[in-house]
Amino acid sequence: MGGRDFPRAILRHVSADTIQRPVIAIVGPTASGKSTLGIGVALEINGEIINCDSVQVYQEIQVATAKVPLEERKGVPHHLIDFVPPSINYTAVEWAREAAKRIDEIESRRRVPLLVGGTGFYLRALRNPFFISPQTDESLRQRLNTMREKHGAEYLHRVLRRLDARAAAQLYPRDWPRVQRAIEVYVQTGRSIVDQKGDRPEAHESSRRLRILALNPPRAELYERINQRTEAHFDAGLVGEVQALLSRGVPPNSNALGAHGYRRVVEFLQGKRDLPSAVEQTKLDVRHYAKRQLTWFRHEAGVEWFDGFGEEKSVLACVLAALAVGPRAK
RNA sequence: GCAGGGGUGGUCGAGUGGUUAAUGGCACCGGGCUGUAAACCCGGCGGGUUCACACCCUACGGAGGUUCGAAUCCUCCCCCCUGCA
Repeated sequence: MGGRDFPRAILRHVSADTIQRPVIAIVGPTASGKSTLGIGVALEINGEIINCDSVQVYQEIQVATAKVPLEERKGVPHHLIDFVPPSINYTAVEWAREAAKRIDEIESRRRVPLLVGGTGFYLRALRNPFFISPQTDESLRQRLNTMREKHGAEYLHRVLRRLDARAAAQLYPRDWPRVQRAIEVYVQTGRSIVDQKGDRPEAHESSRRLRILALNPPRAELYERINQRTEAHFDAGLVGEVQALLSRGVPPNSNALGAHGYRRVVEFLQGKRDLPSAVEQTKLDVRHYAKRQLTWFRHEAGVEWFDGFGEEKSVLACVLAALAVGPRAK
């Protein structure tokens, strides 16, 4: 139950380096207090934080992102946060590349890198790099998006079946992001994605020294917190912020405006739903997301779990104790 | 008080005598995830026993009744909504 499924603390394959020069990752569901815990840990161990959240990378969007304001960072440097224009669609691979660089820089200053954020996919891109593939072809992607909007997801799957039947066979027809990706890979490289997936490049050296610490707060309390935080975002002027972003020309279908909170407000402003339903749907979106994050990290290898919220003093204490002793993960 | 409509599983809502533990949506739970990942998709979902085929129990406001058989028909009772008073 709840992810603490490592009864035996089997210490194996743990190098001395992992204990002496760890790269720490603090993960967990949204609203579990990762940022606070991250700052707390950083202060204790001379750390710097690298954001590992796919939405906090964007500039300009603010109220619903849960970015820690500068004045609350207690002097701990934060990297890879607030640095991508909201109309750009940033990717996991780009993040992983940048993160690796920052890790090196931070360590060269004799400080400890602390990856903080809930995007498991980003972390995986760092630990198990994806096969090398060309940069996204935005015009191709745009064309595929248009096709899907016109004819539906299944239509794209049929297109893929003609191009690359093996890839199509492995994907659900409605799973359009992966179907699109498979088409893009085939068109851009002339080879099936299934033949390339195994070609994973060597991971950055530091990922062997990774300590992944995950927060596991009580589910009901987490959900309650999410609901309240969502209300707070709306009270803090979320709608106005979205209006401003749209009028500034940020595309309504950009990644940034697809983030929780933003997406539903865009729909509201487009007249597709009323305000109360935007609020309720956002709460739901975020709760579902939190649950998926839990699922993700539960199945990620080598995760060390901590029950409770990151703001709790006792949790910080447990984390610091664990860092002093060494990994207890399998 | 009279007339009409209605009370279904956590919720909304189908079903109007028989493969009905009861279509479907939502919630909730679980899972997947190789350059969009705060995206996208898949599965489970009354309870109990079983590895499993299977079996048992409890369910459609309440109590009776009709019937081989009822959520569905009849009677009485309770509650809700609308119209008239």
